Amino acid sequence: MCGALRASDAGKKAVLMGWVNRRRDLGSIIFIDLRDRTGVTQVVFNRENSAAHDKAEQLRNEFVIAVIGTVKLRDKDTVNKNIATGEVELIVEELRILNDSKQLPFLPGDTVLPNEEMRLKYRYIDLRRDAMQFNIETRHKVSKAIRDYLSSQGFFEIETPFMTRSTPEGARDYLVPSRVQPGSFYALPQSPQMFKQILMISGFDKYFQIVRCFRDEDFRADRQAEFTQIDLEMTYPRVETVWGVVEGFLTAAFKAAGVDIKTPFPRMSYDEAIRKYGNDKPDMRLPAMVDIREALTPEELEELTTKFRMRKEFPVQLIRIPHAGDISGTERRTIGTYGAYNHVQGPAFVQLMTDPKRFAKDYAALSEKVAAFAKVEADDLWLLAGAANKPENAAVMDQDVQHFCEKCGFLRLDLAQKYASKHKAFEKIGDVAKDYRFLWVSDFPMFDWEKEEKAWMPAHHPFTTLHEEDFAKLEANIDSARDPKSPLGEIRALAYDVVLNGTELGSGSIRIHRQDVQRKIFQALGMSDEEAKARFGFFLEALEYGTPPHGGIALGLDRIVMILTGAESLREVIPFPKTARAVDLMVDAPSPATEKQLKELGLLIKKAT
RNA sequence: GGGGACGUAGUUCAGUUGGUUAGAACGCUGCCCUGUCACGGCAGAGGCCGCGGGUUCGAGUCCCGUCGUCCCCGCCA
Repeated sequence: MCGALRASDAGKKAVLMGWVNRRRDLGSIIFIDLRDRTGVTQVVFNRENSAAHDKAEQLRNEFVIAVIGTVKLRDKDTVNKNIATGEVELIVEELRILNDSKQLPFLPGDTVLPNEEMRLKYRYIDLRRDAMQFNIETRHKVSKAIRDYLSSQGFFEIETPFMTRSTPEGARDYLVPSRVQPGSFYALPQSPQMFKQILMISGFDKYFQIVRCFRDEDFRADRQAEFTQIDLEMTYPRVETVWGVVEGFLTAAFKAAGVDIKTPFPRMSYDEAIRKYGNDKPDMRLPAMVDIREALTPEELEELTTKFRMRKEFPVQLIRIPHAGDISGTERRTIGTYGAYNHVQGPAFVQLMTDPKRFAKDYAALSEKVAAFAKVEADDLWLLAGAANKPENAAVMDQDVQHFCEKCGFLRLDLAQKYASKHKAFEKIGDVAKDYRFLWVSDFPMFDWEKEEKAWMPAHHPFTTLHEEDFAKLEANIDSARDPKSPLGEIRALAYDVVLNGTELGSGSIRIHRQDVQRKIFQALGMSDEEAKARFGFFLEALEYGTPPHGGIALGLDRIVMILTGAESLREVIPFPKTARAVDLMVDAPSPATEKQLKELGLLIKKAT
């Protein structure tokens, strides 16, 4: 292989096959960098071998060739330290051109990348690039390590159907029309949720699957129409049992990629995550926000909130960007301008104090106290965010503390992005403990209030169980599905997320295994028996036949590999990804169906007007 | 559904307050070159300035629309 030859191979005969990565034609001597998956070797055509040399003059970029020759140790001054095979070269005796190539839209060996549209259209060329080969290799190693680990722990990998029916995941389904039953559709699974629970009922007490899932929503850098999950489920687990399994296979997966992570991961409640980070998937590489109210006397708080027109019954969050250094006055004034950043949009119900220098001048004692309380360091950039005190604006006054914290959390992230080159928290430094900040977030709310539906909906999915001590609260408020003020919002689920560097890697829960509890949840959701039966009848029936307690989790394989390879988007770690509009630019999918296909399926296309 | 960025040789980009023949680098073609490794030198080919409309004496540049790509909000456990 092109990456295999070493100094110890000198003198041996060798056959290499690969692509012409680059040619350097010096007249009587021609150098070709020959490339395959394993690397690059320099092959040499001398004039002495005129047959091979003459043929080599025809070689162009990305021709596929075979060369037979002798491995030669390079002279000391011609060694190339940049490549693994740099100590040797192959002196060619015979050249065979296995295939030519017309001019390519871009070259795998190019130093500048073409834009993504081009890369996706000619994905087969893009995938030849070193970086993509590395990403796909890492992906293979990671999934193999996970398979091996889970198998060693007694898990069976079991396949579940792709052509199935809608599951209660909340996202839009991709539908597949049935030919034999016109008018009926299969749904592609958003996750194998109900099947894996059925497998628990079926006695396969430890299941996993590395499985494709499909969601028809809008896409982002970290969201694709089809993506791969490491899905698992087990019987009789406590929350910690599931966490242990996940920590185990992640350790194996990261080790396969050369990273030794430490377990157990830190833990945090959903409540704390929102309060301190304004986010349910906190990026622990950045400092938490600090509510500075408790550092102040009531008089000081009054003074501060009056001065900056903040509401004192809301947190006053100190947001700190480490080592941002001095920034200009203009920058300080525009720092909280809405729309200036990616995340923060909408009405300004966050009131900012963005000029700590001036604050220190006007209120020296107060400023010092606040900075000390939040452990601000000398070259940190910091600002205070409070809830805007504008009684004339009802929309602003209507917001709750959680919403306020989330806005602050967005601001925290936007600022961190803006000053990334200064604090360098997003750059990998080779210190595993700082490069990979894992976190378990638990005790998610059981129900979310959905404004559009004007009802409480499951925050996770309706098969998630709740904290035992919150059971009374559920029973007391079981008929308040349409009351936005209902204490249903306070009920905590036995649900958890695993988070890495601000990315949600996976989400899971302990499930409901008793039919009576399940019925109560549906009742609390305002769902009638008939409706529940129509949607999940088969599943509810299965629950009645001796269902063991069970729970599990699913993690995004693509996201894991993305973070491990340092990729900026999922598209870098998925061989054939789709664009933000869910188009595959290489095969040009989706595409219209033919009249014949539509007729067979009993479908009529309503023309867009 | 909404906000933002972008679209100019094969590719990556530059193109000034609207002004003559739209440039560079890499790639491509030909020639020269025996130690290069992002080889070098000389010569050359290559453009519906995304598409459609408008303003103007004149549009790559200004305006409107449209298509496409990317990032974000909403949405998505």
